[in-house]
Amino acid sequence: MESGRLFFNPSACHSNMLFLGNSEPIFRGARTMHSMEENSKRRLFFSSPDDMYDEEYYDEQLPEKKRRLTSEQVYLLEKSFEAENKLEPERKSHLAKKLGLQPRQVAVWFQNRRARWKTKQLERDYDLLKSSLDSLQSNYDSIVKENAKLKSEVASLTEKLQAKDVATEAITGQKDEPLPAGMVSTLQFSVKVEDRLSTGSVGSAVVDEDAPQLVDRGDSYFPCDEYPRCIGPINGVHSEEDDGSDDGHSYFSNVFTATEQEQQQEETLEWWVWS
DNA sequence: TTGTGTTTTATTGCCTCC
DNA sequence: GGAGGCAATAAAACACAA
Repeated sequence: MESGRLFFNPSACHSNMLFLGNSEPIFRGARTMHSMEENSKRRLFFSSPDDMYDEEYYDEQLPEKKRRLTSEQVYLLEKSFEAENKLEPERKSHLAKKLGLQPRQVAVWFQNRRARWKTKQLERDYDLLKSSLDSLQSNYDSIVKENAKLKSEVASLTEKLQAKDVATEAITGQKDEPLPAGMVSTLQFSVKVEDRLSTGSVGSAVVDEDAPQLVDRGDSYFPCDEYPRCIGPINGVHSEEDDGSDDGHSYFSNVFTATEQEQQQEETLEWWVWS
């Protein structure tokens, strides 16, 4: 690992001025003021903090190079960043002293570290949203399949019903008498189910804007306050297995229950028609 | 060794806040 | 108006395959 060479211009050391690259003073206030007149100066480097005070080193005027921080410096900066990713002036000077760096270098390191953190966070958010999307897509696909299945069930039941009407008419020579109240409601319910499924608005969180959107409040970079419609992560996605509906039933438990009821009613109807 | 892609350090310019 | 933050960018350092 590199030893920490510092980019001090020795002539500026006394005035606490640091020069970099094109030899502009590193701290902000003086940068503009000095940038023009300092442009001709060359940047200097040090193999160790002690070199800063080695006059011969200054005279050598080594070629321009950028030096990396030592692993120890980086380690301490990382630890400090973990504790708090913003840098108040006191902490900046303290860290700078401790690490043998200029406060400006510490500030720049934090700045760049925040930028790296943000990039990573955006990547994580992207992955999260992508898996959420995949999950919702697969939920949607299964809903579409279920819809098709239920539609065909309804069609076959309707067909049976029509056949029975014809048979009844043939035997009794009469048109159908009105169905008993219970049976009417069952058929109406069945139609409702078909409507709901065929319109695609099955109360799904996928398509229903009024449905509560689950949003993870973790330390995601994604600004959910600004984007209230943003979709939560995969673990927040409603699936048929963990949709929070009572006693572990599917989101569509009422539909399936209705289908069972329908079957019972069908048996009753059969009995009613043939008895 | 060299070409190339990535990472790190630092600068610049603009914006916001006090 | 100065200080500090951020985005965009430059450029040196580094990693690594050919």
